[in-house]
Amino acid sequence: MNPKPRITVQQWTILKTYTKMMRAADAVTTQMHRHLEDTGLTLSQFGVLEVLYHKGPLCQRDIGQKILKTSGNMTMVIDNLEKRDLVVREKDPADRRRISVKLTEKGLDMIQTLFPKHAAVAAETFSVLESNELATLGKLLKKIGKANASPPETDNRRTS
Amino acid sequence: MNPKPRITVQQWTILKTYTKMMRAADAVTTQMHRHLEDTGLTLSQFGVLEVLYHKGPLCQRDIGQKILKTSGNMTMVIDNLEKRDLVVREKDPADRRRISVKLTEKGLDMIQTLFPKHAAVAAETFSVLESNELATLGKLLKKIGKANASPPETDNRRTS
DNA sequence: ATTCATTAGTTTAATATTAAACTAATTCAA
DNA sequence: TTGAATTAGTTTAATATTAAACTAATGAAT
Repeated sequence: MNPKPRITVQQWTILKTYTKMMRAADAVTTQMHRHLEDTGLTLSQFGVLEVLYHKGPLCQRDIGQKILKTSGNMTMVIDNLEKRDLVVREKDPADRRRISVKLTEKGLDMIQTLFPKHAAVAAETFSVLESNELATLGKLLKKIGKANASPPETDNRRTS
Repeated sequence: MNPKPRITVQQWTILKTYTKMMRAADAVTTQMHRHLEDTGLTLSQFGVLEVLYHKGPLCQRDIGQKILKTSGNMTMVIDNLEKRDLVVREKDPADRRRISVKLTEKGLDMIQTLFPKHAAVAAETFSVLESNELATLGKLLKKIGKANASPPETDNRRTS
């Protein structure tokens, strides 16, 4: 069955594009996760290790913003990483609301081993694209992502 | 901090593109889900209604393939839709392993109301792109998605 | 016909995810 | 200072999600 009444051809095209985006994201995510299977890390857990590796110690809020997860979720993901001794939490003495999370030696070892593999898998995943196509895709994804990014600080002031 | 040793510039570019894809998918998904909030439907639930609306009755396996979810998950999502009388399950007499799922009148009403809204929201979400950009994005997403699609039938034969 | 593999769906157990309510620390304004 | 608002993180409750084990029906090869 094809275009239904009530929506325009343009809207229909956009819905198809949306579907393509979801399928591409799903397929790519599956590929990228595959090499993590024998490590017992979830993608979220890997994402935390990766961001700490590249950015150094961060508080949970900042990590959550990077890997696109809620604060409640961060508590659990970091709990699980801490159980495996891959990260440690340290109270930030300058602001005691904050908890700085950093890689342990074990965590650093692990991400150092895993990251080059991850990069290689990513390269394979995108290898179907020519380098100019890759650049174009990146540009368009950034444009659409930026246009729809949730505002960094929601305005929580009361209206009354 | 920027490119780490051990990976190539090309790999780094690809990892950045991967990140852009995840951020775009996340931002777009959030936008697209917003108009569903007051319906109490999850995106998965909406996806089921949408595919049944466009394709007619389908068995759970086929629905799961469309909305990219596992069979176990389909059981729960369709359970929840059935509780709200939006779909019904009917045993397929021709193949009694299969369960055909179809929209109830209530479900049809709902998706007919929601779908044009959904299409309008999608159009807004992508409105930052010119129509040629949209076409290019669609083409590239399809290419990368197709190259990494999980094979329709995994070979499950024993190796012994 | 019998057996073996496959397929559709369910169940189970573990984890992830979110929204919302909550605690504690900080900031800011008067 | 005091107190209101904000911020970081946790907890709770509900649901989603997955992988894996399972049940039942079908198909296919002898």
